[in-house]
This record gives sequence, structure tokens and C-alpha cells, in this order.
Amino acid sequence: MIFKVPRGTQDILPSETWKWQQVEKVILEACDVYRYKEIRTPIFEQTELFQRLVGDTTDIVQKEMYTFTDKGDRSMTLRPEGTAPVVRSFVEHKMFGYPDQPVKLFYTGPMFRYERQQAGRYRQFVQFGAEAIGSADPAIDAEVISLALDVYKRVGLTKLKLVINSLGDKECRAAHKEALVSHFNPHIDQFCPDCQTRLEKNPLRILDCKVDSGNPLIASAPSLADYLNEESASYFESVKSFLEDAGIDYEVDPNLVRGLDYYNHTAFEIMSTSEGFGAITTLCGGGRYNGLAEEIGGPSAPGIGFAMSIERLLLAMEAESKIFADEPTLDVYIITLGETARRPGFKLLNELRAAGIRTDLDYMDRKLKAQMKSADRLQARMVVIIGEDEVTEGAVQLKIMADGTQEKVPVGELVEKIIKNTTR
RNA sequence: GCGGUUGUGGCGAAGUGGUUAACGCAUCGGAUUGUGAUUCCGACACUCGGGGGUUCAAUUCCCCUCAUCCGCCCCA
Repeated sequence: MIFKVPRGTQDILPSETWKWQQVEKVILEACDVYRYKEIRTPIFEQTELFQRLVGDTTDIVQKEMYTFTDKGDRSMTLRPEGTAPVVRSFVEHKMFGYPDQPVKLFYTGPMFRYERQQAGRYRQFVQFGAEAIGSADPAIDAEVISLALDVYKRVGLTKLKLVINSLGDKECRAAHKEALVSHFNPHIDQFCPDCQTRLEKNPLRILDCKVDSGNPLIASAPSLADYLNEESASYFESVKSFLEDAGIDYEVDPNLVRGLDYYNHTAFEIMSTSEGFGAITTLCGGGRYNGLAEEIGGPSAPGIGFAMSIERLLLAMEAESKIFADEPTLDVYIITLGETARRPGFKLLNELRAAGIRTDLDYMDRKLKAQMKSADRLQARMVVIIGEDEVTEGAVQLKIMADGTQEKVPVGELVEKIIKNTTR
């Protein structure tokens, strides 16, 4: 084999695309109910957009971007996430001027991150995400979280855990960061090399480190919760009470830190608690990003959103043994015998299809027995048999596969008869 | 980026330094005339991820490479 899919990418074959279509259907239904409208942005953007919005110190920008230079010598990047492009579009198209605020948007599409492939992690993966931009009402935080959970609920997932935290605003984050640095700095030599670099860049991440999770200094570290100013703390309390009003269970994890710089106030993750799910359990991540629009020259437009991976959603469904209803089967399989029946059969095929009947026929020049076998394998409800006799008589044999009954039907009555059998 | 794992026909899976690379499933053909199951018979890998090397000889040994899976990092 000479060519294979690039590392970290996959072909989604017909046996799988059926599932994807069902998930996409669920997403459309849920977004419709919540009144989120679809937005489609380009698959690549100027590199600087992600550098500015996602943040220079993040793993995404530092080592995971698919960046290339185009023929006009511009640096472009395949989008690693969906929020930055949506915010760019929001500002570019002056959606802040729309009469209905906040602007509620959703998207579904491929994202790209240069990472080593693993179960549930790909270099090209599909995210469904939603963004509500323009409102700083804590109730909309709860709405956005509710939408994400609703999608999972609609596909039948139950083994889920919602974890939330407040990252506070700029002011409290700065104060907390300072406290963290002075807490860890004297003993930083007992931490892993990654954490030693984190001390400078983003000490909050030390709390999240798996290598050093047992270190008592982590447990005794100053908690962000203690540094939340009054405004941030009361915002967080409101979000929690709205979640309660929505009947949503949550767990507060003071160490929850998201990997993107733009988050503030509400941060959340939805994880699978299903057994044997592998190392990666995060299905969905999101949070509030007040001030993001200003970063690229827009007006003040506080926003909140989330993104979930469709691949992981399907993995979670697999883990919980949730499956979609069967794909639609074939209504009619047309079997022709001999050259004289070929054209009448093909003509009939087109007539049935024009009537909206799922119809197919054999293009492999097989014998009757083999064609019957194909019909059986394709789970055709009915088989229409056309041989020389039928052609001269202007009739066909119509067989109901389930009970094996068969009758001769004049061509003129066939469509009606088939429709009757299809819809019963 | 790091560590480990695996890579044989459409799928699953044996195997050995040397004449014809098991087997199962699937597929196709047949078991007398135009009918789906089962059964029976038959067909189906000039080749063992790719490249190079060692050898009289390699799918089996060595090196490189590509890919896979698992874990780390991090995330969706």
C-alpha cells in the first residue's frame, strides 16, 4: 500500500458516517431548541489571530499549530479551536450591533492540532461548539453548560460529570499568581521540570500537574477561591444557583484550569465517568472569555462558550453501549434475468426512485440466486423480479422478503402496491 | 516531543532460516431448468507495512523508515 491517511487523521467510513449524521442531527435539534444559530468560518486563519487570542504561552500555540506560509507570504494556521475564529467573525461583521443580544452561535467542523495520536486524540478532529457573546449574565453561563449537557443527554449518555470552577477576573488572577509563586518558589526544586518552567509562565498549572499531584505543597497551595474578589465570587455563586435552578449537578474543582489563556470567571469541563474509557476522559471544555473581543479591536463583548469533540462523544457512546437505531434499509431490490429484462428493469428502477422508494439493483451481472442473496444481505423489504416472461406480459413478480410471499403485479399497479407495503 | 507495543490475503489469526505461507469469517462460482437459510464441493496472498543489509537462502536475523495501539505531556 503506497498511500495511507496522514498520521492522526482518519477516514470515516459509511458504517461510521451514519452515526455521525445522527449526532449532527441531535446537535441541530438541540441548538434549535436553545436558539443558537450556525456559523461557518474558514478552516484556516491568520496565524496571529490564534497567537493573540489563544495565548502565546499555551501548548496549542507553542507546539500544536499547523502553520504554513501561503503564496502571498502570509502566515496561516489551520484552526486549532473554534472560539477565536468566531470572535473574529463577531467583531468583523459587527455582530455587536445586532438587535438581539447576546449573539448565540454554534459551529461544527474539523480542528487541527499537531499532537501524538492516542485513543480519543487526533490531529484532525471535529468539534461542536457554541458561543454566547454579548452578555455577562451568569444565567447564560448556565444556559451554555445546559446546552452541552443536553446534547449528551439526547444521545443517551448518562455517565457524566460536570466540573466547574471560577478563574476570577484579571485582578484576582494576578494576586493569586503572585501568591502561588511565593508559595512554590522556595521549594520548586522538588517539582518536575515541567512545573519548574510553569512557575514562571503559568503557576496555576502546577496545581493540575499529574506528576506532582501527590506533593503536599499542592494541597497547601493558596487557592484561587480565596483570592476571588467580591464581584467574582458573587458571580460564581450566581452561576451555581442558576445551574441548580436548571437541575444540573456539578462539582466544584478549585484546581480546574483550562489550557487556553482567554478564560476568566466560569470554567468547566464535562467528563465521562464510564469504565474503561482510556486515559482521556474530557468530553467537553468551556468557559467565559470576557475581554476577548477587545483583544482584536472589538468593543467590550463578554462571552461564554464550549467545545466538544464528536469523536469523543462517539467513544463515550461506545463505552456506555449506546447505539443509534438501525440505518434505513432498502425498500426494493430489482432483479433482472437476462438481457431482455435489463432495460425494463433499469427503467423501473428510475420510476420507483422518482416515487421516493429506496431502490437498487444488481450491477454485477449475477445469477438469480446470487441476486436474491444480495437482496437478503441488503435487507430489502421487497424484491421485484423481471424475466423474459414478465417483460412480454407487462408485469413483474413482487416478493415480500419477510414472509416469502410472491405475486404477479402489472407494472401499472406496482408503485402503488410497493408504497402500500413500504409504509405499513 | 518522550517511553513501550504491534504491523502476514477484505477482516480475524497461525507459522518457520530453505521445495506448494495453516485455519476461521467474508466474498465469488457450483451442487441440472428463474428465487433468500443450512450443508457439501471448488476458487481466492508470484507474497508476509516499506527500504537496505547479513546469508548459498529470509516472511522469519540486523539496521533504517513508515504506520498502529497504549502511556506521558496536554487537551477536545
